[in-house]
Amino acid sequence: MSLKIRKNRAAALPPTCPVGECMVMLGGAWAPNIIWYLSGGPRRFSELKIDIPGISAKVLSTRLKEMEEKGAIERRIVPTSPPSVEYRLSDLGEEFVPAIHAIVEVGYKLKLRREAKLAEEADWQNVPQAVPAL
Amino acid sequence: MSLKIRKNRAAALPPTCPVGECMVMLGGAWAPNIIWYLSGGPRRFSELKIDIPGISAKVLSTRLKEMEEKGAIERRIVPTSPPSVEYRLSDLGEEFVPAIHAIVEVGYKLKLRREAKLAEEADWQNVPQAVPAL
DNA sequence: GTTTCCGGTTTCCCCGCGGTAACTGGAGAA
DNA sequence: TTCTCCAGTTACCGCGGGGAAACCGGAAAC
Repeated sequence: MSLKIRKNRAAALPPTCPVGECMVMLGGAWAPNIIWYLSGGPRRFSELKIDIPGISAKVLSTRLKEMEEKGAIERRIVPTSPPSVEYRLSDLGEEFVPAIHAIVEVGYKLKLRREAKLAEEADWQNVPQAVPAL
Repeated sequence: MSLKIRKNRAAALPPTCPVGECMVMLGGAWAPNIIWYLSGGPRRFSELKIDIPGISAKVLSTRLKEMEEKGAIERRIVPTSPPSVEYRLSDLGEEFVPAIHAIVEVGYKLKLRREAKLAEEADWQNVPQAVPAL
C-alpha cells in the first residue's frame, strides 16, 4: 500500500506560498546587500560600489535599475557638478528591511557556529594547546 | 573637485556585512520554500515534491543534501515498508524561520501592491465598467 | 513475474547570470 | 591639452545551476 500524503500542514499557512513573491525582489546577486546598505540612508552609485566589496559596476547598475523598476528604490539626480545620483529606499523598499535584518541576524549565528566548528576541528586535529586569539 | 565619499552609515551597522553568511544557506533555488514547508513539521521527500509545485526531484534532492550538510535539516529514515524518509528542521534550521516569515510577510504586501497596480492599469486602459469577479 | 511505489541518482543539455574589461561623455582640475 | 572623476553602458565569455527524463533497487501488491 502506498504511503498517504499527509495533509499539508502548510495548509494552515497561506494558500499560495508567497516566498517566491519576495524572492523575485531579493533574487539577483547582491540585491539584499544593496537594501542593507541603503537602509542606512541614501547613497550614491560609487559609494555603493565601495560599500559592497566585490560587486562590479555592471551588476550594481543592473540591480539598481531592476529594483527601481520594481519600485523598491528611488533614483534622484542631484544637480551638482559633476551631477551625482542618489539612491534611496522607497516606502516599498523599506518593507524589506525587517526581512534583511532577520537574515543578518541568522547570518551572525551561522558565523559563530562555523567558528565554533572550526575550533572544534582544530581540536580534533590534535592541537591540544589553546587557540591563540586573533 | 571630486565628491567626498560620505562616511558609510553602515559603519553603525555590523563591521562585516553578514548578509552573505545567511544567503549561503538561502542561495540555492527553492531553499527558502523548503524551509517554509518544513516549518510546518517533518515532511517526506515526495510530500515536499508535491508541496512545492515546479521543483524537480533532482533539485529537491540536491538542496536537501546541501542543507543537511550545512546542518539546517535532519534526515531520518523511518523503518516502514517501503522505508520512508522524513526531513525536519534542525535547531539551526529553526533559526531561519523568522527570516522566512519576514520574507513571506513582504511577499504578501508585494502581491497586494501588484494587484492594485494591475487594477489601476485596467482602469487606465479605459475599462470604466466594473471588473467582473473571477 | 510484472507493475507500482518510494526515494532518490545520473546524464545530458542549455541559457542566463555574473565577472572582466573597454568605452562614453560632460565637467573640472592641473 | 590632457587627466581624472562620476555614473554608468556595451560586448564578450565561461560555467554552473537548474530542468527534463531516464534509470535504480528493494518491497509489496496484483
